[in-house]
Amino acid sequence: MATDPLPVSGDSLNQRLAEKGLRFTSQRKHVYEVLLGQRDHPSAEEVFMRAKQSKPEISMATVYNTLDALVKCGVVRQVNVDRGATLYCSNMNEHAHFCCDDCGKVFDVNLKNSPRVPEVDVPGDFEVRSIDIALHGRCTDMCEDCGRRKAYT
Amino acid sequence: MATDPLPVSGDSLNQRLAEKGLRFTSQRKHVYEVLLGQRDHPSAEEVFMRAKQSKPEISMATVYNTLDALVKCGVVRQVNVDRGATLYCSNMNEHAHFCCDDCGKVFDVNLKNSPRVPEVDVPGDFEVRSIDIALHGRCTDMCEDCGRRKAYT
DNA sequence: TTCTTATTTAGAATTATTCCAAGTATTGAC
DNA sequence: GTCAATACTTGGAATAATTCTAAATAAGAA
Repeated sequence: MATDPLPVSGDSLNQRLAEKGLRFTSQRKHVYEVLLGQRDHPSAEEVFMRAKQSKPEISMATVYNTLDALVKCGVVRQVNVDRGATLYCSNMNEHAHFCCDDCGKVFDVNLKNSPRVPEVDVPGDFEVRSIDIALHGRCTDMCEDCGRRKAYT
Repeated sequence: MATDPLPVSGDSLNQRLAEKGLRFTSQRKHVYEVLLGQRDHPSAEEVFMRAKQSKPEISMATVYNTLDALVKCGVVRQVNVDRGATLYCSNMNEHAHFCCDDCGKVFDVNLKNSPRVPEVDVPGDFEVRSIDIALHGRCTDMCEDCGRRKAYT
C-alpha cells in the first residue's frame, strides 16, 4: 500500500485531507503549492517565508499546523537529520536523504534495493508504517558551499 | 572500517578521544559511563539529569559539548526521529531505530541485511560516512504506554 | 442558510540548543 | 615535576525551534 509518488494537487489534496478527517483550506493548498514549487528541503521557518511572499497573512502557527496535516495525509515527509530544525520534503517517491555534515544541505538519493519492513528484524509487536533512511557524510562537487573540505580527522 | 561495536571504556575512551584531538576529562568519562549505565535513548536533558546524580557540578553546556565529543569519536550515536530533542544511543552495533509515534519511545531493532553504502545509489561526489535508519509506527505489547492505541485514521 | 467544529491568527510561553567570558584542567615540552 | 599553551567547564544569557492559547473565522454537513 505505497503512497502515490506523484505530486498530489487540487482535488486530490482535498481528498487526501478528507480521508484523514482534515479540512481543505486555502492555507493548506497554498503551503503545499509552495512546497511543490521548490522541491528542496525547507524548514518550517523557510516554508513560512516562502508562503508569505504570495500570502502575507499566513502565520507561523498555521505553517506548523499545515505541515503536520500534509505529513499526516501522506503528501509530505518530515526529514530529521540533525539537532537543527526539522525539514520537509515533498518528494514521496521512495528515496533516502543524504545530509552533508559540512554544509548541512540535504539531497535526495535513490535506493538500489529499498529496505522494506521484511528486511528489518522487527518484533511482532511493532507495526511499522514508514522507514526513513538518512546518510551522513559530505558532498563535494555538487555543493558550492563544500569546496572548503573540512578536515575529517 | 566499522566502528568497534563493543562499549569502549577507560583507556579505550581516552584513545578514541585522542585520535580526534579531544581531551579525556572526568566529565566526558562520567557522561559516557552514564550512557552505558542505562542503554536507552536519552535526550541531552535526560543525560544531564542522570549525570548530575553522581556529579552534581556538571553543567548542561558540558553535557552538550561532551555528547558532541562522544559522537565525534564514534562511541555514541545521535538519533533524530522527530521534532523533539535529539536523542543519544550508546549501542554502536549496526541497528535501526524504531520510534513509536504513539508514545515516542525509541527501540533498537536489528537489520537483516544491513544497508550499506553500495546498496544506495550515491553519486560519486558524495562521501558517505554513516547511515541512519529510523522506522516509524507504533509499539503495542512491549510498550506499557501504548495500550491506548491511538486511532490511526 | 445554519450549525458544528476545525482552523487560523498573533503573540505569549516553552523547550532545545548555542553562545559567552572567566576560571580550571589536561597535555606536551622541558 | 613544572610550565605554558590551549582545550574544556561553568553558569547564565541569548537564540532558535516549536507549542500553546483564546478569540475570530471559515469549512462542511444537514
